[in-house]
Amino acid sequence: MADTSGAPEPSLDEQIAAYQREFQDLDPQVEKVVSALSRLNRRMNVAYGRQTAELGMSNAEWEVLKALVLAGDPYRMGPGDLAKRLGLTPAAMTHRIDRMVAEGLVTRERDENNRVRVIVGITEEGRAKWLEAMRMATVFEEELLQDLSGEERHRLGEMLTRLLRRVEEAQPDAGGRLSDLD
Amino acid sequence: MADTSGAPEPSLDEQIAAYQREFQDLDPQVEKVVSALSRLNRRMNVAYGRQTAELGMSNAEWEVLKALVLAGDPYRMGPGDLAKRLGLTPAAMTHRIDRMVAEGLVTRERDENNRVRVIVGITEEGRAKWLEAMRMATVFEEELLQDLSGEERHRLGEMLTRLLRRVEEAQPDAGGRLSDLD
DNA sequence: GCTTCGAAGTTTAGAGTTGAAGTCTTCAGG
DNA sequence: CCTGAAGACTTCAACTCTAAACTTCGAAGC
Repeated sequence: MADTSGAPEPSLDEQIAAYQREFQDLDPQVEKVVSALSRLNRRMNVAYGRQTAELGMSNAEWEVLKALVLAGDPYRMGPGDLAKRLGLTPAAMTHRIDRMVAEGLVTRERDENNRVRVIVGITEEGRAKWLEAMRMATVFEEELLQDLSGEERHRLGEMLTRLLRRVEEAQPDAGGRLSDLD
Repeated sequence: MADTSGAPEPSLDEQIAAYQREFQDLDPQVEKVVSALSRLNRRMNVAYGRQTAELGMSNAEWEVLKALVLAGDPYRMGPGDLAKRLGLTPAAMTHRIDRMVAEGLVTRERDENNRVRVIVGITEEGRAKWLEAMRMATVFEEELLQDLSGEERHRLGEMLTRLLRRVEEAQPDAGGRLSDLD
């Protein structure tokens, strides 16, 4: 447990001032956007982590449930596809599924038609926990954005998707790893 | 045999449609902002990871160097403070410093005045690598924002800091964990 | 001075991940 | 059939992080 007491994180502006002090050719406006994005994301993950912990699971497990639900109708996927979707190795997926089967969140069976394949499905309990996590997440997200008008939300979403498009075409390979399935 | 390889990540809009299909009371505008933020951050970390790898280090090591440089003049900190700043446990910090000392990026010495304390400092090589990483990072960040006008950058930064302020007051405890020092 | 307490780091055990090697199944030739 | 190659997952060893126990030093009290 990281002891967060003391040594307060510098404010965004303090930090940007420090960057400018040590690295002259830095555009403070760019840095402000990038640093705010990074910090915001960190805080969001902390919030999600607390919520999933309340349901007795981890963010990692939540992401598997998300992938299965979002996959749609049969709500089943192979470990390999899940691994690609979450950006981790098949080995990690094997272990993660082991744990989740033990906890009753998902099922694992062999495909009858092709006995090499394995199929992971979501259980009733898994779906219920996903739903509850979604409820908590949307409450948090609405609070997060409460200071922005409808018009502002629209503009913010539009700008972010523009940035996303730009970086996605610069990184065509999905570049998995560091997951954080959204 | 549908070549399922790739299992391409669904586009943002596809994913939001999936969310709406499975969870009716969801505000698509909110979800768009949140998901774009999350994806953007993931892509940024991938980009930084490639750059630091080019310099023969990891993002984790880069973050230690950042903390030391941003700390200012003597460019030294104790492992405990570093750990707080990066949001990890003192134990993890001990190991990380071990590796970085072995790689010649930082130094570790005992404080003369108080022999319980340890002081971590940055080496010439460490500073040089930090500088080179900063150069690469700023090039990437400028490319990322190239589609936004100065006015748009300003508005984006302002909105993000507003969100950040909101979440920071909801999570007064710095909430370390999941570091990603910005 | 001696003892006790608190602070700062390190060590240890356990969870989760990666990359590489291994297993099992399917499919295409020969 | 039998063999070899490819695919899908699992197993194994090494690594990094967390939580908790431990060590050491410094500061008070008595």
